[in-house]
Amino acid sequence: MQGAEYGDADLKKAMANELRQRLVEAQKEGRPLRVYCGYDPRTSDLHLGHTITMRKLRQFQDLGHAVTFLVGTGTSMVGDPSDKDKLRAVLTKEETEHNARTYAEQAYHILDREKTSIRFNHEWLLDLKLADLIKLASAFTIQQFIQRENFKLRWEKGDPVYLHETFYALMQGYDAVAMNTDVQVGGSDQLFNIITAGRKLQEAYGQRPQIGIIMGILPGTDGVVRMSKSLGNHIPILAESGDMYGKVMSLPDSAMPIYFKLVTRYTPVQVKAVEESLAQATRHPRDVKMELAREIVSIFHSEQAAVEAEEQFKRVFQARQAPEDMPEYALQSGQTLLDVLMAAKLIASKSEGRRIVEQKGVRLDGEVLPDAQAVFPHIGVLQVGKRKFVRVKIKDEG
RNA sequence: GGGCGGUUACCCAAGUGGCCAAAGGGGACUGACUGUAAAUCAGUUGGCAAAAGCCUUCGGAGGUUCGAAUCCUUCACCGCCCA
Repeated sequence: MQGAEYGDADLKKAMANELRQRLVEAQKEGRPLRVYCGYDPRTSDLHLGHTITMRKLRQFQDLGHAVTFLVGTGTSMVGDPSDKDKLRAVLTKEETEHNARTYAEQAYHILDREKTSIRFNHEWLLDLKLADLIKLASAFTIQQFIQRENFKLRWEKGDPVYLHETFYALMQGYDAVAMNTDVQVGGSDQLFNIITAGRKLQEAYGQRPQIGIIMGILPGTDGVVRMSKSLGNHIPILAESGDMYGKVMSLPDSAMPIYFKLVTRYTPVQVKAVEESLAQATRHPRDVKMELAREIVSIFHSEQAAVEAEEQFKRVFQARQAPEDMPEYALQSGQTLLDVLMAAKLIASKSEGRRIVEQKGVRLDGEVLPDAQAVFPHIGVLQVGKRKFVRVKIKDEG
Protein backbone atom coordinates (compact mmCIF):
# COMPACT_ATOMS: atom_id res chain seq x y z
CA MET A 1 0.00 0.00 0.00
CA GLN A 2 2.39 2.67 -1.21
CA GLY A 3 1.61 6.12 0.10
CA ALA A 4 -0.94 4.93 2.64
CA GLU A 5 -0.80 6.96 5.79
CA TYR A 6 -2.80 6.04 8.84
CA GLY A 7 -0.82 7.73 11.57
CA ASP A 8 -1.57 4.67 13.66
CA ALA A 9 0.20 1.34 13.26
CA ASP A 10 -2.61 -0.73 14.77
CA LEU A 11 -5.19 0.73 12.50
CA LYS A 12 -2.98 0.15 9.51
CA LYS A 13 -2.53 -3.47 10.46
CA ALA A 14 -6.24 -3.95 11.08
CA MET A 15 -7.12 -2.44 7.74
CA ALA A 16 -4.55 -4.53 5.91
CA ASN A 17 -5.95 -7.68 7.51
CA GLU A 18 -9.52 -6.81 6.74
CA LEU A 19 -8.64 -6.03 3.17
CA ARG A 20 -6.96 -9.38 2.78
CA GLN A 21 -9.97 -11.18 4.21
CA ARG A 22 -12.39 -9.22 2.12
CA LEU A 23 -10.45 -10.05 -1.03
CA VAL A 24 -10.69 -13.73 -0.24
CA GLU A 25 -14.40 -13.50 0.46
CA ALA A 26 -15.11 -11.55 -2.66
CA GLN A 27 -13.25 -14.04 -4.71
CA LYS A 28 -15.32 -16.85 -3.23
CA GLU A 29 -18.47 -14.95 -4.04
CA GLY A 30 -17.10 -14.34 -7.51
CA ARG A 31 -17.48 -10.57 -7.34
CA PRO A 32 -15.09 -7.66 -7.50
CA LEU A 33 -14.64 -5.34 -4.54
CA ARG A 34 -16.68 -2.16 -4.64
CA VAL A 35 -14.22 0.67 -4.23
CA TYR A 36 -14.84 4.40 -4.27
CA CYS A 37 -13.53 7.83 -3.48
CA GLY A 38 -15.53 11.03 -3.30
CA TYR A 39 -14.61 14.39 -4.82
CA ASP A 40 -16.05 17.79 -3.99
CA PRO A 41 -17.48 19.41 -7.13
CA ARG A 42 -17.41 22.99 -5.97
CA THR A 43 -13.99 23.85 -7.26
CA SER A 44 -13.79 23.91 -11.00
CA ASP A 45 -10.57 22.08 -11.49
CA LEU A 46 -8.76 19.19 -9.97
CA HIS A 47 -5.11 19.37 -9.05
CA LEU A 48 -2.26 16.97 -8.40
CA GLY A 49 -3.42 16.47 -4.81
CA HIS A 50 -6.58 14.81 -6.11
CA THR A 51 -4.63 12.41 -8.24
CA ILE A 52 -3.24 10.49 -5.29
CA THR A 53 -6.51 8.81 -4.49
CA MET A 54 -7.20 8.40 -8.19
CA ARG A 55 -3.98 6.54 -8.63
CA LYS A 56 -5.01 4.21 -5.83
CA LEU A 57 -8.40 3.69 -7.48
CA ARG A 58 -6.60 2.96 -10.70
CA GLN A 59 -4.62 0.20 -9.03
CA PHE A 60 -7.86 -1.41 -7.92
CA GLN A 61 -9.20 -1.06 -11.44
CA ASP A 62 -6.18 -2.74 -12.87
CA LEU A 63 -6.79 -5.61 -10.50
CA GLY A 64 -10.31 -5.95 -11.81
CA HIS A 65 -12.31 -4.31 -9.04
CA ALA A 66 -15.34 -2.07 -9.48
CA VAL A 67 -14.38 1.54 -9.03
CA THR A 68 -16.78 4.41 -8.50
CA PHE A 69 -15.78 8.03 -8.95
CA LEU A 70 -18.24 9.70 -6.61
CA VAL A 71 -19.07 13.34 -7.15
CA GLY A 72 -20.10 15.00 -3.91
CA THR A 73 -23.07 16.89 -5.27
CA GLY A 74 -24.99 16.28 -2.06
CA THR A 75 -22.19 16.72 0.45
CA SER A 76 -21.08 19.91 -1.27
CA MET A 77 -24.24 21.56 0.04
CA VAL A 78 -22.67 21.39 3.47
CA GLY A 79 -19.17 22.09 2.40
CA ASP A 80 -16.35 23.24 4.51
CA PRO A 81 -17.30 26.45 6.33
CA SER A 82 -13.66 27.38 6.75
CA ASP A 83 -13.92 29.12 3.39
CA LYS A 84 -15.94 31.91 4.85
CA ASP A 85 -15.09 34.48 2.25
CA LYS A 86 -16.73 32.39 -0.41
CA LEU A 87 -20.40 32.80 -0.95
CA ARG A 88 -22.44 29.76 -0.29
CA ALA A 89 -22.31 28.69 -3.86
CA VAL A 90 -25.66 27.13 -4.46
CA LEU A 91 -24.92 25.36 -7.65
CA THR A 92 -27.70 24.41 -9.96
CA LYS A 93 -28.09 20.83 -10.97
CA GLU A 94 -26.86 21.72 -14.45
CA GLU A 95 -23.75 23.37 -13.08
CA THR A 96 -22.85 20.50 -10.84
CA GLU A 97 -23.41 18.00 -13.59
CA HIS A 98 -21.31 20.07 -15.91
CA ASN A 99 -18.56 20.24 -13.31
CA ALA A 100 -18.83 16.54 -12.79
CA ARG A 101 -18.32 15.85 -16.50
CA THR A 102 -15.28 18.12 -16.53
CA TYR A 103 -14.06 16.33 -13.47
CA ALA A 104 -14.40 12.96 -14.98
CA GLU A 105 -12.56 14.10 -18.09
CA GLN A 106 -9.72 15.28 -15.88
CA ALA A 107 -9.82 12.12 -13.83
CA TYR A 108 -9.44 9.97 -16.94
CA HIS A 109 -5.85 11.08 -17.13
CA ILE A 110 -5.44 8.56 -14.34
CA LEU A 111 -8.51 6.38 -14.30
CA ASP A 112 -9.60 3.92 -16.93
CA ARG A 113 -12.53 5.50 -18.69
CA GLU A 114 -14.11 2.18 -19.60
CA LYS A 115 -14.02 0.80 -16.11
CA THR A 116 -15.07 3.80 -14.06
CA SER A 117 -18.59 4.40 -12.94
CA ILE A 118 -19.53 7.94 -12.00
CA ARG A 119 -22.14 8.54 -9.34
CA PHE A 120 -23.55 11.61 -7.64
CA ASN A 121 -24.36 11.45 -3.99
CA HIS A 122 -27.30 13.84 -4.20
CA GLU A 123 -29.12 10.89 -5.71
CA TRP A 124 -29.50 9.36 -2.27
CA LEU A 125 -28.64 12.13 0.17
CA LEU A 126 -31.36 14.54 -0.88
CA ASP A 127 -33.99 11.86 -0.49
CA LEU A 128 -33.23 11.28 3.16
CA LYS A 129 -36.10 12.09 5.49
CA LEU A 130 -35.75 13.62 8.92
CA ALA A 131 -36.36 10.21 10.43
CA ASP A 132 -33.43 8.83 8.43
CA LEU A 133 -31.23 11.66 9.58
CA ILE A 134 -32.12 10.93 13.17
CA LYS A 135 -31.21 7.33 12.66
CA LEU A 136 -27.86 8.34 11.19
CA ALA A 137 -27.17 10.80 13.95
CA SER A 138 -28.04 8.35 16.70
CA ALA A 139 -25.04 6.24 15.76
CA PHE A 140 -22.72 8.94 17.10
CA THR A 141 -22.03 10.83 20.27
CA ILE A 142 -21.21 14.49 20.61
CA GLN A 143 -18.00 13.39 22.30
CA GLN A 144 -16.81 11.62 19.20
CA PHE A 145 -17.07 14.80 17.26
CA ILE A 146 -15.49 16.95 19.95
CA GLN A 147 -12.56 14.55 19.98
CA ARG A 148 -11.82 15.24 16.35
CA GLU A 149 -8.74 17.30 16.14
CA ASN A 150 -9.98 19.94 13.77
CA PHE A 151 -13.10 20.56 15.85
CA LYS A 152 -11.15 20.36 19.07
CA LEU A 153 -8.63 22.96 18.00
CA ARG A 154 -11.29 25.37 16.92
CA TRP A 155 -13.27 24.71 20.07
CA GLU A 156 -10.28 25.51 22.22
CA LYS A 157 -9.45 28.61 20.26
CA GLY A 158 -12.97 29.87 20.73
CA ASP A 159 -13.65 29.62 17.00
CA PRO A 160 -17.08 28.61 15.83
CA VAL A 161 -17.95 25.02 15.08
CA TYR A 162 -21.21 24.81 13.22
CA LEU A 163 -23.72 22.11 13.85
CA HIS A 164 -24.09 21.31 10.19
CA GLU A 165 -20.41 20.54 9.94
CA THR A 166 -21.15 17.39 11.85
CA PHE A 167 -23.60 16.38 9.13
CA TYR A 168 -20.78 16.20 6.67
CA ALA A 169 -19.38 13.08 8.26
CA LEU A 170 -22.84 11.52 8.46
CA MET A 171 -23.54 12.23 4.84
CA GLN A 172 -20.23 10.88 3.71
CA GLY A 173 -20.70 7.86 5.91
CA TYR A 174 -24.09 7.26 4.36
CA ASP A 175 -22.51 7.21 0.92
CA ALA A 176 -20.80 4.02 1.95
CA VAL A 177 -24.15 2.59 3.05
CA ALA A 178 -25.96 3.67 -0.09
CA MET A 179 -23.38 2.04 -2.31
CA ASN A 180 -22.69 -0.85 0.07
CA THR A 181 -18.99 -0.40 -0.49
CA ASP A 182 -16.08 -2.62 0.46
CA VAL A 183 -13.34 -0.03 0.29
CA GLN A 184 -13.18 3.73 0.49
CA VAL A 185 -10.08 5.65 -0.46
CA GLY A 186 -9.38 9.11 0.90
CA GLY A 187 -6.79 11.53 2.21
CA SER A 188 -5.73 11.44 5.82
CA ASP A 189 -8.02 14.38 6.52
CA GLN A 190 -10.82 11.95 5.78
CA LEU A 191 -9.80 9.49 8.47
CA PHE A 192 -12.77 10.20 10.70
CA ASN A 193 -15.30 10.28 7.89
CA ILE A 194 -14.11 6.99 6.49
CA ILE A 195 -13.12 4.98 9.50
CA THR A 196 -15.52 6.22 12.12
CA ALA A 197 -18.51 7.56 10.22
CA GLY A 198 -18.54 5.19 7.28
CA ARG A 199 -17.88 1.99 9.14
CA LYS A 200 -20.27 2.75 11.99
CA LEU A 201 -23.14 3.58 9.73
CA GLN A 202 -22.61 0.52 7.62
CA GLU A 203 -22.78 -1.58 10.75
CA ALA A 204 -25.90 0.26 11.87
CA TYR A 205 -27.46 -0.66 8.53
CA GLY A 206 -26.41 -4.27 8.78
CA GLN A 207 -23.56 -4.08 6.26
CA ARG A 208 -19.98 -5.19 6.55
CA PRO A 209 -17.94 -2.13 7.43
CA GLN A 210 -15.75 -0.86 4.62
CA ILE A 211 -11.99 -0.91 4.64
CA GLY A 212 -10.50 2.54 4.64
CA ILE A 213 -7.44 3.26 2.59
CA ILE A 214 -6.00 6.49 3.83
CA MET A 215 -3.54 8.25 1.58
CA GLY A 216 -0.88 10.81 2.42
CA ILE A 217 -1.51 14.46 1.72
CA LEU A 218 0.42 16.18 -1.01
CA PRO A 219 2.00 19.50 -0.09
CA GLY A 220 1.55 22.38 -2.51
CA THR A 221 4.21 24.24 -4.44
CA ASP A 222 5.47 25.80 -1.20
CA GLY A 223 6.41 22.28 -0.15
CA VAL A 224 4.74 22.56 3.25
CA VAL A 225 1.03 23.24 3.31
CA ARG A 226 -1.39 20.84 1.65
CA MET A 227 -2.12 21.57 -1.94
CA SER A 228 -5.28 23.54 -2.40
CA LYS A 229 -6.61 25.90 -4.97
CA SER A 230 -7.71 28.45 -2.43
CA LEU A 231 -4.18 28.65 -1.04
CA GLY A 232 -2.88 29.20 -4.53
CA ASN A 233 -0.20 26.55 -4.17
CA HIS A 234 -1.78 24.06 -6.52
CA ILE A 235 -0.80 22.53 -9.81
CA PRO A 236 -3.96 21.97 -11.83
CA ILE A 237 -4.34 18.76 -13.80
CA LEU A 238 -5.33 20.97 -16.71
CA ALA A 239 -2.24 23.18 -16.48
CA GLU A 240 -0.53 23.45 -19.80
CA SER A 241 2.63 21.47 -20.20
CA GLY A 242 5.11 24.35 -19.90
CA ASP A 243 3.38 25.77 -16.89
CA MET A 244 3.10 22.39 -15.24
CA TYR A 245 6.77 21.69 -15.81
CA GLY A 246 7.76 25.05 -14.37
CA LYS A 247 5.55 24.68 -11.35
CA VAL A 248 7.12 21.36 -10.53
CA MET A 249 10.56 22.91 -10.91
CA SER A 250 9.61 25.58 -8.41
CA LEU A 251 9.07 23.00 -5.69
CA PRO A 252 11.56 23.13 -2.87
CA ASP A 253 14.02 20.25 -2.96
CA SER A 254 12.63 18.90 0.28
CA ALA A 255 9.29 18.12 -1.36
CA MET A 256 10.74 15.92 -4.08
CA PRO A 257 10.52 12.56 -2.30
CA ILE A 258 6.85 12.90 -1.42
CA TYR A 259 6.03 13.94 -4.95
CA PHE A 260 7.81 10.93 -6.35
CA LYS A 261 5.97 8.76 -3.90
CA LEU A 262 2.48 10.16 -4.31
CA VAL A 263 2.23 11.61 -7.80
CA THR A 264 4.42 9.61 -10.16
CA ARG A 265 3.88 6.17 -11.64
CA TYR A 266 7.08 4.95 -10.06
CA THR A 267 7.19 1.68 -8.19
CA PRO A 268 8.25 1.66 -4.54
CA VAL A 269 11.66 0.37 -5.59
CA GLN A 270 12.15 3.21 -8.03
CA VAL A 271 11.01 5.76 -5.48
CA LYS A 272 13.46 4.39 -3.01
CA ALA A 273 16.28 4.64 -5.52
CA VAL A 274 15.47 8.28 -6.13
CA GLU A 275 15.32 8.99 -2.41
CA GLU A 276 18.67 7.41 -1.88
CA SER A 277 20.32 9.28 -4.69
CA LEU A 278 19.11 12.49 -3.11
CA ALA A 279 20.09 11.54 0.42
CA GLN A 280 23.56 10.51 -0.67
CA ALA A 281 23.92 13.32 -3.15
CA THR A 282 24.90 10.96 -5.93
CA ARG A 283 22.73 12.90 -8.33
CA HIS A 284 22.31 16.60 -8.81
CA PRO A 285 19.04 17.67 -7.18
CA ARG A 286 18.21 19.80 -10.19
CA ASP A 287 18.42 16.79 -12.49
CA VAL A 288 16.24 14.79 -10.16
CA LYS A 289 13.70 17.59 -10.14
CA MET A 290 13.77 17.74 -13.91
CA GLU A 291 13.09 14.02 -14.01
CA LEU A 292 10.14 14.59 -11.71
CA ALA A 293 8.81 17.43 -13.83
CA ARG A 294 9.18 15.33 -16.98
CA GLU A 295 7.36 12.42 -15.44
CA ILE A 296 4.49 14.55 -14.21
CA VAL A 297 4.04 16.32 -17.52
CA SER A 298 4.13 12.93 -19.26
CA ILE A 299 1.30 11.67 -17.09
CA PHE A 300 -1.04 14.52 -17.89
CA HIS A 301 0.12 15.40 -21.39
CA SER A 302 2.57 13.17 -23.21
CA GLU A 303 6.21 12.20 -23.37
CA GLN A 304 6.53 14.49 -26.33
CA ALA A 305 5.04 17.46 -24.46
CA ALA A 306 7.32 16.76 -21.52
CA VAL A 307 10.41 16.84 -23.68
CA GLU A 308 9.29 20.08 -25.28
CA ALA A 309 8.50 21.65 -21.95
CA GLU A 310 11.93 20.71 -20.73
CA GLU A 311 13.62 22.20 -23.76
CA GLN A 312 11.68 25.39 -23.31
CA PHE A 313 12.59 25.49 -19.66
CA LYS A 314 16.28 25.04 -20.35
CA ARG A 315 16.19 27.70 -22.99
CA VAL A 316 14.38 30.33 -20.96
CA PHE A 317 15.60 29.74 -17.45
CA GLN A 318 18.94 28.07 -17.81
CA ALA A 319 20.25 29.68 -20.97
CA ARG A 320 18.22 32.85 -20.39
CA GLN A 321 16.94 33.02 -23.90
CA ALA A 322 13.57 33.93 -25.21
CA PRO A 323 11.06 31.13 -25.70
CA GLU A 324 10.14 30.13 -29.23
CA ASP A 325 6.49 30.95 -28.98
CA MET A 326 5.30 34.13 -27.45
CA PRO A 327 2.41 36.52 -27.88
CA GLU A 328 2.80 39.33 -30.35
CA TYR A 329 1.99 42.98 -30.08
CA ALA A 330 1.57 45.44 -32.93
CA LEU A 331 3.42 48.65 -32.17
CA GLN A 332 1.67 51.91 -32.94
CA SER A 333 3.69 54.98 -33.74
CA GLY A 334 4.39 57.37 -30.89
CA GLN A 335 3.76 54.86 -28.13
CA THR A 336 5.97 55.08 -25.10
CA LEU A 337 7.39 52.05 -23.36
CA LEU A 338 4.77 52.46 -20.68
CA ASP A 339 1.99 52.53 -23.27
CA VAL A 340 3.24 49.34 -24.84
CA LEU A 341 3.59 47.54 -21.52
CA MET A 342 0.09 48.58 -20.66
CA ALA A 343 -1.45 47.76 -24.03
CA ALA A 344 0.28 44.39 -24.19
CA LYS A 345 -1.08 43.66 -20.71
CA LEU A 346 2.36 43.01 -19.27
CA ILE A 347 1.54 45.23 -16.30
CA ALA A 348 -1.62 45.96 -14.36
CA SER A 349 -1.12 49.70 -13.88
CA LYS A 350 1.25 52.42 -14.98
CA SER A 351 2.58 52.78 -11.48
CA GLU A 352 3.52 49.13 -11.50
CA GLY A 353 5.17 49.60 -14.87
CA ARG A 354 7.27 52.51 -13.62
CA ARG A 355 8.35 50.50 -10.64
CA ILE A 356 9.42 47.52 -12.70
CA VAL A 357 11.32 49.70 -15.15
CA GLU A 358 13.08 51.37 -12.23
CA GLN A 359 14.00 47.95 -10.92
CA LYS A 360 15.62 47.09 -14.25
CA GLY A 361 13.00 44.47 -14.90
CA VAL A 362 12.21 45.41 -18.50
CA ARG A 363 14.39 44.35 -21.41
CA LEU A 364 14.18 44.73 -25.17
CA ASP A 365 16.24 42.13 -27.06
CA GLY A 366 18.17 41.62 -23.85
CA GLU A 367 18.98 45.29 -23.24
CA VAL A 368 17.60 46.87 -20.09
CA LEU A 369 15.25 49.74 -20.90
CA PRO A 370 15.82 52.51 -18.36
CA ASP A 371 13.06 55.00 -19.18
CA ALA A 372 9.38 54.17 -18.97
CA GLN A 373 8.44 57.49 -20.46
CA ALA A 374 10.61 57.29 -23.58
CA VAL A 375 9.15 56.48 -26.96
CA PHE A 376 9.39 52.77 -27.65
CA PRO A 377 12.83 52.42 -29.31
CA HIS A 378 12.47 49.62 -31.86
CA ILE A 379 10.72 46.36 -32.54
CA GLY A 380 12.03 43.21 -30.92
CA VAL A 381 11.46 40.86 -28.04
CA LEU A 382 10.15 42.69 -25.00
CA GLN A 383 10.69 40.93 -21.70
CA VAL A 384 9.28 41.79 -18.30
CA GLY A 385 10.93 39.97 -15.45
CA LYS A 386 12.02 36.44 -16.13
CA ARG A 387 8.84 34.99 -17.42
CA LYS A 388 6.87 37.41 -19.52
CA PHE A 389 7.74 37.85 -23.17
CA VAL A 390 6.05 39.65 -26.03
CA ARG A 391 7.25 40.02 -29.57
CA VAL A 392 6.72 43.64 -30.57
CA LYS A 393 6.10 44.12 -34.28
CA ILE A 394 5.21 46.87 -36.68
CA LYS A 395 1.51 47.30 -37.00
CA ASP A 396 0.81 45.90 -40.45
CA GLU A 397 3.35 43.18 -40.45
CA GLY A 398 2.12 39.57 -40.27
C1' G B 1 -33.26 36.90 25.57
C1' G B 2 -28.71 39.11 28.25
C1' G B 3 -23.38 40.46 28.21
C1' C B 4 -19.03 41.39 25.40
C1' G B 5 -16.15 41.81 21.05
C1' G B 6 -15.30 42.30 15.83
C1' U B 7 -15.54 44.19 10.28
C1' U B 8 -8.42 47.70 8.00
C1' A B 9 -5.07 46.81 1.48
C1' C B 10 -4.41 40.03 -2.18
C1' C B 11 -4.59 37.20 2.95
C1' C B 12 -3.55 37.51 8.32
C1' A B 13 -2.99 41.55 11.44
C1' A B 14 -1.32 46.53 14.18
C1' G B 15 -3.17 51.29 14.50
C1' U B 16 -8.23 54.45 19.03
C1' G B 17 -8.04 62.48 16.35
C1' G B 18 -2.98 65.32 12.74
C1' C B 19 3.91 62.56 12.05
C1' C B 20 -1.51 57.34 8.07
C1' A B 21 -1.56 55.29 1.56
C1' A B 22 -1.81 53.19 6.96
C1' A B 23 3.30 49.02 11.42
C1' G B 24 4.44 43.76 11.14
C1' G B 25 3.97 38.90 8.85
C1' G B 26 2.52 35.89 4.66
C1' G B 27 1.92 36.01 -0.46
C1' A B 28 3.20 38.35 -5.01
C1' C B 29 6.62 41.13 -8.06
C1' U B 30 11.83 43.00 -9.43
C1' G B 31 17.06 42.56 -8.96
C1' A B 32 21.71 40.05 -7.35
C1' C B 33 23.46 35.31 -6.83
C1' U B 34 22.86 30.16 -8.66
C1' G B 35 21.44 24.36 -9.40
C1' U B 36 15.81 26.63 -11.09
C1' A B 37 10.56 29.76 -11.39
C1' A B 38 14.52 26.31 -5.19
C1' A B 39 17.40 28.46 -1.03
C1' U B 40 19.75 33.09 0.41
C1' C B 41 20.30 38.44 0.23
C1' A B 42 18.40 43.36 -1.30
C1' G B 43 14.35 46.19 -3.00
C1' U B 44 9.13 47.00 -4.43
C1' U B 45 3.99 46.08 -3.30
C1' G B 46 -3.56 51.65 -4.01
C1' G B 47 -4.20 54.91 -8.53
C1' C B 48 -2.78 59.22 -11.59
C1' A B 49 1.63 62.20 -12.37
C1' A B 50 8.48 63.38 -15.02
C1' A B 51 8.15 65.67 -10.29
C1' A B 52 6.08 68.72 -6.53
C1' G B 53 1.69 66.90 -5.66
C1' C B 54 -3.33 65.29 -6.35
C1' C B 55 -7.15 61.52 -5.94
C1' U B 56 -9.35 56.95 -3.91
C1' U B 57 -9.12 53.24 0.23
C1' C B 58 -9.72 51.13 6.85
C1' G B 59 -17.98 47.15 6.48
C1' G B 60 -22.38 50.93 4.34
C1' A B 61 -24.75 55.77 5.02
C1' G B 62 -24.80 60.27 7.64
C1' G B 63 -22.58 63.67 11.28
C1' U B 64 -18.85 66.36 14.75
C1' U B 65 -13.99 68.70 13.71
C1' C B 66 -9.47 73.24 10.66
C1' G B 67 -8.37 67.83 10.38
C1' A B 68 -11.36 61.07 11.11
C1' A B 69 -9.21 54.27 9.99
C1' U B 70 -9.56 56.62 14.86
C1' C B 71 -15.14 60.44 18.06
C1' C B 72 -20.87 60.40 17.53
C1' U B 73 -25.56 58.48 15.15
C1' U B 74 -27.56 54.79 12.33
C1' C B 75 -27.75 50.42 9.21
C1' A B 76 -25.70 45.71 7.73
C1' C B 77 -22.94 41.51 8.58
C1' C B 78 -19.97 38.28 11.82
C1' G B 79 -18.20 35.99 16.35
C1' C B 80 -17.59 34.46 21.63
C1' C B 81 -19.72 33.82 26.53
C1' C B 82 -24.19 33.19 29.68
C1' A B 83 -29.36 31.52 29.36
